[in-house]
Amino acid sequence: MAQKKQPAVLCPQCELNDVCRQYEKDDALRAAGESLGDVTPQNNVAKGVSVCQAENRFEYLYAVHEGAFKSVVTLPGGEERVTGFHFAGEIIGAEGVSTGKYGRTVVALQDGQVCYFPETAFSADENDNSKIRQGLLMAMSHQVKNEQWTGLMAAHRAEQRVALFLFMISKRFEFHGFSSDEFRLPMSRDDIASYLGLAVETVSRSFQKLKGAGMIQVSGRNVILEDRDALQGFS
Amino acid sequence: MAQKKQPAVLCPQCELNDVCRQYEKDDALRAAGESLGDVTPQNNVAKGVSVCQAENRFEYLYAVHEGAFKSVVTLPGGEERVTGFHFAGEIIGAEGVSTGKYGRTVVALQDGQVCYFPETAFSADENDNSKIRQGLLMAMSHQVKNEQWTGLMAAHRAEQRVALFLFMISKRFEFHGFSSDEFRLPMSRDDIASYLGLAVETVSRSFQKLKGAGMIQVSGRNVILEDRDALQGFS
DNA sequence: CGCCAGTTTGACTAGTATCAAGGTTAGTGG
DNA sequence: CCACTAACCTTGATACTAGTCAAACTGGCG
Repeated sequence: MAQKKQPAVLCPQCELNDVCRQYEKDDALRAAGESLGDVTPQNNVAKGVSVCQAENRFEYLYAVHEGAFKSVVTLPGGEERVTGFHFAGEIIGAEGVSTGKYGRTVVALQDGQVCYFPETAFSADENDNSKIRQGLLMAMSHQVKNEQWTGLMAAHRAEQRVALFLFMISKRFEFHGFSSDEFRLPMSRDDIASYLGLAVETVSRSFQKLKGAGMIQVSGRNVILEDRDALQGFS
Repeated sequence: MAQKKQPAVLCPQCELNDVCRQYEKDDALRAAGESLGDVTPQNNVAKGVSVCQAENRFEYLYAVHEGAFKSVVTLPGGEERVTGFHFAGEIIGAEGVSTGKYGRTVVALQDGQVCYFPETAFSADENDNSKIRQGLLMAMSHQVKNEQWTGLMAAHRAEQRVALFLFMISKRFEFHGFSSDEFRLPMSRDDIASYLGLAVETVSRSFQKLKGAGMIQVSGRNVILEDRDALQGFS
């Protein structure tokens, strides 16, 4: 797997860090052989492998420690569509908290690591998990905000959607402390097309147009944003 | 205001009911003159009035007790777009929990009532609010699920978007115990068009086509779903 | 070096926005 | 209660955007 990875979130930056006993463990508690109980070991996930499957019983909420993931739903007609991406520091499976089952299948776009929180850690009859819930609330609120972008896609033209997409990616990378104006996209043009509700060809053409307009540089999956604010203003 | 209202959620059905002291108050505590402390009075909101404004400091999270609301964002270009709808039993302002400010302006589509939860009720340094957080987690997880529909809109044709929209509305009404196959839409065609990213004319034509196909009956804002599953399968 | 998945480019067609006008409904005031 | 007005909704004709089909190209990997 020679593909370059997305960088990992440092645990201190993770919204869930004070919930995550992995973090404590690494620091001080490792020697004590403390029972990890119900929280957050880290797990490797190889490229193409799924973290959770739509319709399966909700057992764990996940947080991305390293790598990038896509959520996929299968429409009634059998067609698959990408509904979102999850980067380091973000959560996976949020919809399961209320429904009791996963609503989307989440697949690794590259080798990565996830931390996980068993459903029992925030079930109704627990008392001593105030901190966990606080962290989850924050992360979930963030997801609500991220998904808000997605909803706006329908209202834009192809070129604008791609611009908005790049802007969103950039903002999220920036939030988690990664480079915001020069990065390698972890997903294929097909994934982007599916996510934006466009044909692959249209995505490709849009990239070229933005390039021609001097807003970005593109070479395959490598992207440099020449003028991020122009991208936004354009949308 | 002669317009017929959307029905109200009964408090026992509300996801936030065990968080809501209003409910207790109505039941047993009213006589005791119990301090309501930091939670959930109900407030009337007249048609066209906003509950919260984008960019303002996040002070309260709201729950819809009665009525229907729309969220609106103003794009960089100055254009306004509808990003979502909120019905009885659903929450308003979720994105503020993490960002500290509202991300959208939320406006009443008709006279209604909201319950509200001050920011302090679930801030990090409180201990005794486990139940509140539990209720909020549930409600927020629901919102994540609802917004997932929105993201799928971009991937569909006009007619399919409208079908999916009606299906989504129906599902949400059903979840909160209202009639799921016959209802009056609280929002205008303009709102629907903005939300779906279509021209008003296209929305109108789509309604007529679905009608012609025998999937629905429409008369202005009154809708009867003849075959809800067909609507979904169609999408 | 050559294969293969992923990406780009081109030509043509289908679907949707736009422009324009007519019709309907809800809310207002007499 | 009815007439009036403004907002809302529907319908029609045309222009343009994006989807589809087809094919060539590129880069990573055996």
